Amino acid sequence: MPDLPNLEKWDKVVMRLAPFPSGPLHIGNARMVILNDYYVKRYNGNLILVFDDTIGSAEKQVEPEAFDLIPQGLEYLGVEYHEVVYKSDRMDLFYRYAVDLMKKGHAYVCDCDANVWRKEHKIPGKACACRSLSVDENIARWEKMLDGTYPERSAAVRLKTGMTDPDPAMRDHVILRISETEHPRVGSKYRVWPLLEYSWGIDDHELGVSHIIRGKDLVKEGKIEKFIWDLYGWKDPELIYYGRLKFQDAKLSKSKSRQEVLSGVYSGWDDPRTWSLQSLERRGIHPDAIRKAMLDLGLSIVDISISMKSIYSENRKLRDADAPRVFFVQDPLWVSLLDFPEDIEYTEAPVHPDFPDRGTRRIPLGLENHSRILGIPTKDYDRIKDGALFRLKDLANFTLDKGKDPSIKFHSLHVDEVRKVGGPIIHWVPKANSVPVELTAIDGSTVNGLAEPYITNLSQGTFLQFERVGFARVFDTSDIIRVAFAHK
RNA sequence: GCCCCGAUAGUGUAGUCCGGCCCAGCAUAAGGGACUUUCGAUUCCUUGACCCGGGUUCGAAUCCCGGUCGGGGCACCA
Repeated sequence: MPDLPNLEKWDKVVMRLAPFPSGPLHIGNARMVILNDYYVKRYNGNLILVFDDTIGSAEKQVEPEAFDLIPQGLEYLGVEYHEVVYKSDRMDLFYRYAVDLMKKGHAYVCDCDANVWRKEHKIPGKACACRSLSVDENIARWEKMLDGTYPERSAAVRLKTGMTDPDPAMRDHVILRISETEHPRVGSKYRVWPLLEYSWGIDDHELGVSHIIRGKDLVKEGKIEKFIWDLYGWKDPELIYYGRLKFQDAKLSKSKSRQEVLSGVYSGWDDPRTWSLQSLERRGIHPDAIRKAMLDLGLSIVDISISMKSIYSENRKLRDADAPRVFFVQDPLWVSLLDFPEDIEYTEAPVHPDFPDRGTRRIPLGLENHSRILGIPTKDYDRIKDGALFRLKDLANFTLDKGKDPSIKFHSLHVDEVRKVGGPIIHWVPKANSVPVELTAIDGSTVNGLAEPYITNLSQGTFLQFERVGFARVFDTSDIIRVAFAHK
């Protein structure tokens, strides 16, 4: 990663995380979070968590749970912040500066209709009458905004960024407006709320922020902030933008997630479909896998589209060595074991093939009505030809009989026999003693299956590998064992 | 319509500021081999890129101009 610009200008690197609390942080927010945390740690700086909980809009609403869900996600990612600030606690500050700006003639209260203003003033670049109001008239109007004389949308404070700016986006932007929506933290204490670019123009200075790393969707906001800093002659923080990050294999929608969680369609904020940090934690994604993948993207301002595979690949590197192996059969097809030596009542399979010292898992063959019945994956049953030789991994070699009562006939013990003919080696579970397991897939669906008895030795939180199926994490053992699929 | 930004293999990224060490490095993906009682890990090999056109220069991925394509902004959202 490159150095941060103009370090010599600042005594200390101070950065901030500014999530809008509408839900938990998800994988799409991870970049912003990790980039900021990375640089703060690199320069031994300060990181401020600022809940950007201004009133929002009908589409963007503050979700009270987010005040807990966000720190939870940060803790998981190993992000260290040194201070927590709520925008909604700083309204007096924003009001004070608003009045100051009006007194200095830099802002005015505009009572034009928003649509009219856009068509007749912004687009042609012509000032409205409100722009030339006296200071006293502006203050009088401001009081009317505060005391409720003006209904919602009938007046707003505009900053005089200039009506002739070639960029229409920069023409006298609104910086404060009226909203009577009740706020989850401060209720109806305030009816005038600042907009992002204004509140940050003030706060990045007030909080002593030295470097701002944010998505490039905020460059216009950055320009307005800079306008404010220049107005006051403040030292301007360094603005760094990165491009939009899309995941080819994950559809991210906070508003949809919120809706589905609240209505109960999703199992909760940790449902895999939310792609929340919580959901990734539940699946056993190591935070450093996310961190590594995000840092690998660098700071480019170009929009990029990556695959979750890069995170999964990092996760495998981080966790494969610790993941015990377990047999799990999702859709067992039961077969009788024929001609198998009766004195062999169980088999031993390595807990981890690369680390023999970790011992073995004992898989009893068990008896069901005096016979031995084993479950194999239906997919493998379909694939293996009638009469073909194959191997049950860590047990023995068999030939398959696809009669009306399917059975497998013992052939030989040693793996070489099946190797010679290139027969498949598949996993299996005994009918007796196996344990029901509910597996949550990435698409949120749950599938039921059976795992070998060894799984009961694994505590909640264990990251394991279902052989030939994929990696998963045990997230609940309270009733039935429940496991969340991580990746192949 | 107006404004801003960007363009290196399938996907990302390094290099671009201060032109030669880049016939372009790395990761991931894909394909193949070895190893392994997993479709995991490990290991070896292969595939594959400087948007286009001009210019400057002994020399350009790097500098300049034009074009093309892509993204974003123009909200009383964040």
